[in-house]
Amino acid sequence: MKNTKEKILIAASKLFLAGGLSALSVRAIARESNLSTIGIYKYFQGKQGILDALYIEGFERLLDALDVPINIHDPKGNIIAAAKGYIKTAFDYQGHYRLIFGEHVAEYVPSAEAKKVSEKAFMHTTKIIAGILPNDSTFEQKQQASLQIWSLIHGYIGLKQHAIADEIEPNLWEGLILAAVRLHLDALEQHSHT
Amino acid sequence: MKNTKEKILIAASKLFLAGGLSALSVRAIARESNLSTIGIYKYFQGKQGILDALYIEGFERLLDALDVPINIHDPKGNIIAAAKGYIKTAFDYQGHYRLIFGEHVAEYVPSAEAKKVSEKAFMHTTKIIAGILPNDSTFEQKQQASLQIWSLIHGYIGLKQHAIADEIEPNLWEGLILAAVRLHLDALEQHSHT
DNA sequence: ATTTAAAATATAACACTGTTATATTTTGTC
DNA sequence: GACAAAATATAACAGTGTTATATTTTAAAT
Repeated sequence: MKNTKEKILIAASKLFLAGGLSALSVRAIARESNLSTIGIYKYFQGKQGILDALYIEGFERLLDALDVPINIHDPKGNIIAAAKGYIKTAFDYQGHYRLIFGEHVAEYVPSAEAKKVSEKAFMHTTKIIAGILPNDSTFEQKQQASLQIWSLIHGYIGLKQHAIADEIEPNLWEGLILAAVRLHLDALEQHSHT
Repeated sequence: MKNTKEKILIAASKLFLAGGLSALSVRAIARESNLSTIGIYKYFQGKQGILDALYIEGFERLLDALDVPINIHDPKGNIIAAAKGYIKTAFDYQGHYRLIFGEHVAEYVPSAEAKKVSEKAFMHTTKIIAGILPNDSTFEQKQQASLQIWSLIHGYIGLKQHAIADEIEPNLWEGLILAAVRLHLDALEQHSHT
């Protein structure tokens, strides 16, 4: 027995997965859920709330992907496994990924709750990356290393959706990203032990 | 004596620089240029054409930034100089950068002409990066190296606009990006000479 | 069970969007 | 000056997110 809020969110998720943001008008959501648009305002405070729910939904998927089993003898393998999951999720849930990292279409401003999930992801990646750094590394050093790897992956994902991506075979991207990540991890490891 | 097309483009650029995409309705452009909206359709085939012109405008600024003087004795310096220019332009022209690399808001699809400018940039970065690779590197190897550096920078720029960016001082970003780029260049150089 | 009030929901209306249709003005040619 | 073509203004259309108003449903009180 689904209540109205759930019905609306299920309808929104379905539309979003199938057609991205442009499929997500309040009337489309209303039609898909066999309700009128008013519930969107009552339960989600408007369309921003719908986008927020989808943002959080997408980020939680990313977090799940980052939640790899930790093998303390193979820190690099942990990072690579997390990267693989992240990349796969980003590609499988493009709409969500774009919502999270796109430039806030239609003036969507993430809520405090949405930001909290972001911070959680950064903490998590920082922890995983710490595995290749010396034990006495500062939190800031760990954070910077994490940001470097994250930027590298995120940059590739962003460029994959760009016009220049036409010049590279679609099935090659994961391999290319992981190669670049491995190279950078080597460099980070080497650099931090000198 | 500006003709109608120029008037419209000047008005659009002004609005875009000041207020980004949300400031760029066809009626706002009409008001700013003291014309009606019809010229947008006659001269630009609609709003897509306006976005295209701004996309090309932004990309040409990026290209200019990449057009650094080449010192053949300091290939890394060349790359760093180009990276600095790219980063500065991306930060100074955020709206344009978002338009180029954002997920095509309002169903904006770049024209063939816009894509051509993108390819030009990729060729240019590939040429600059070649400076640190062995002379017998294949074009593909050069392209991959270029994509790695571009992804790293692009990723940082993208994450700067994200919620997690709140955790890092705004004026530190350029330094962080350049440090990561240097590290990766070192790694590329070392890796390609083994 | 009935009545009343509160809550939920539907529908209508608003101001905005990009676009096309129609009307009007301007420009160019003879 | 008359006429035609081109340019431009204005009106209208179907869509957007949102709020206002109307209606229905649910819950509480008697």
